[in-house]
Amino acid sequence: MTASSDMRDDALVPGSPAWWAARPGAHGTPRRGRPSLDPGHIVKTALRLIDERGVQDFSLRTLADELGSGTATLYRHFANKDEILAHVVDRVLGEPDLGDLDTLGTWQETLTTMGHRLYEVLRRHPAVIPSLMAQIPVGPNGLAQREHVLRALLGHGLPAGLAARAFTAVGHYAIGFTLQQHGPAAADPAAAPQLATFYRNLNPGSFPAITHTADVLTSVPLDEEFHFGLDCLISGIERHAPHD
Amino acid sequence: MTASSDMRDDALVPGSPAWWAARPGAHGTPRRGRPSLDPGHIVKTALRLIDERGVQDFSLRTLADELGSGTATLYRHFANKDEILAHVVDRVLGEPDLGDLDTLGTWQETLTTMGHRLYEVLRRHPAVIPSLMAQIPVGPNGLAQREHVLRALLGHGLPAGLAARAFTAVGHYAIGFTLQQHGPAAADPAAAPQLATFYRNLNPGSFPAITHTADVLTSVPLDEEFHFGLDCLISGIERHAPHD
DNA sequence: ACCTGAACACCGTTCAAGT
DNA sequence: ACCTGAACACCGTTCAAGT
Repeated sequence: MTASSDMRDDALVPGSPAWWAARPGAHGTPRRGRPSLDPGHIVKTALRLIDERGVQDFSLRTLADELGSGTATLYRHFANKDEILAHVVDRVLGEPDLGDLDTLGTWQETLTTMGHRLYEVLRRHPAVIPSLMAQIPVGPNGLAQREHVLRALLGHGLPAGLAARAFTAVGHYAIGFTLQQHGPAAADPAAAPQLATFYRNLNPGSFPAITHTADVLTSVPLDEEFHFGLDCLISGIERHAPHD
Repeated sequence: MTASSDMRDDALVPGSPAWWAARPGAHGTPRRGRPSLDPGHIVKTALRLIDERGVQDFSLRTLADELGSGTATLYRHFANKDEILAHVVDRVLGEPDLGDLDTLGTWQETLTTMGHRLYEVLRRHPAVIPSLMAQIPVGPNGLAQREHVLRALLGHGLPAGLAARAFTAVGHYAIGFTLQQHGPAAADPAAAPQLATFYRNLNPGSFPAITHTADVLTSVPLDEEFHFGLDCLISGIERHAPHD
């Protein structure tokens, strides 16, 4: 069965319409000899280049060069650059295995685990985050992730509306946190920890509150900071859940 | 006094180093006759073009055309395109007046009001959100906003660490929410409300949890949805605050 | 001294010409 | 039939030449 049978006929997919067509391994016999140009290999190479040089410096020209082909060849596998980026995003989202989420004891643990795994993956691929935010991830792995988490939450008795909102909230939190801490300012890789320093170096007369809070902030390790905020968020959801 | 006196001498500003130099109105006598090219006018026009046509279609060429000049002229006022975008972001952040935040009764109200005003502003300028996320907003208005909110929170006795994290969390939430609901998929302006429809049209056999929760989601108005999530978040912060 | 037309080195995308 | 070199219409940025 093809993956497209998972959707009702002509449903318009936000983002690219032919999401599933160019999925890795969908092509026929790979050419023998030099590394073949199946979509999976293209996407894998694209991710590596983005990780190494950043999205800003990622062009179809450099991708084609790395693959030993011309740019026109890429268009035989993907509709355009955005579609390639969308597949890169989906490949990243597929890295953590979320199939074990429903073995956890509580929906709180489910959300905590989802948050941590998402955080780990985004830390590994910070340069991909802007593409992640350019559209809602509706590729196969993005959908599978959403399905696994929602299924676990519903299984623990969380109301459907709350489950959906909790998933979104945790996702936003992890993305927003990672973006500001390891985000595309990572073009200058030393810039990330300097933000607190920048705040602390402002004029205390003009910005007393900013400078004061900056002093406290720098002493907390990033992982702990992420942990704390996630706990906060889940506590808040808990207060809106039934029988508490 | 110039705005730059608010910072200690050579502090490296994340993003562009000469943030304050090109602030609106800083230039001398505007040329008489046709609309002058002071930085404020350039930024205002850039924001209008981005609002009208989206960031994707915003180029220095179109901006220069709209201003009746050449692209090279823009480089006499700003270092590069990113600096122009950073100023556009700061202009947007300056739209809500946050000076009255310390008149509110509780820190919870402070955060709620901040969230709502940020949400309103982002809804008015959804095309600017990607630029907002490209770097931490450290322009004059971004700093003033942070200072006002933190001052109000500290004034209500919130610990400094919690205040800083709460500010960040609410900011992330508003940005993340607005992005997904009114974000750059707004290239297709009908796409935003279709996300829930997309989820609902998936195969219920393959995605039972997604389709089930999608049914619930569509009935809730967006403003209410935003409200609920914000309440959730603030409740969570409340549980980590002292004497509760 | 100040401004900017015209060029430079790219970019995503297309298609006619090759095999 | 399949592939792709070379072109097209852009882009951000620079600078020599104008005033």
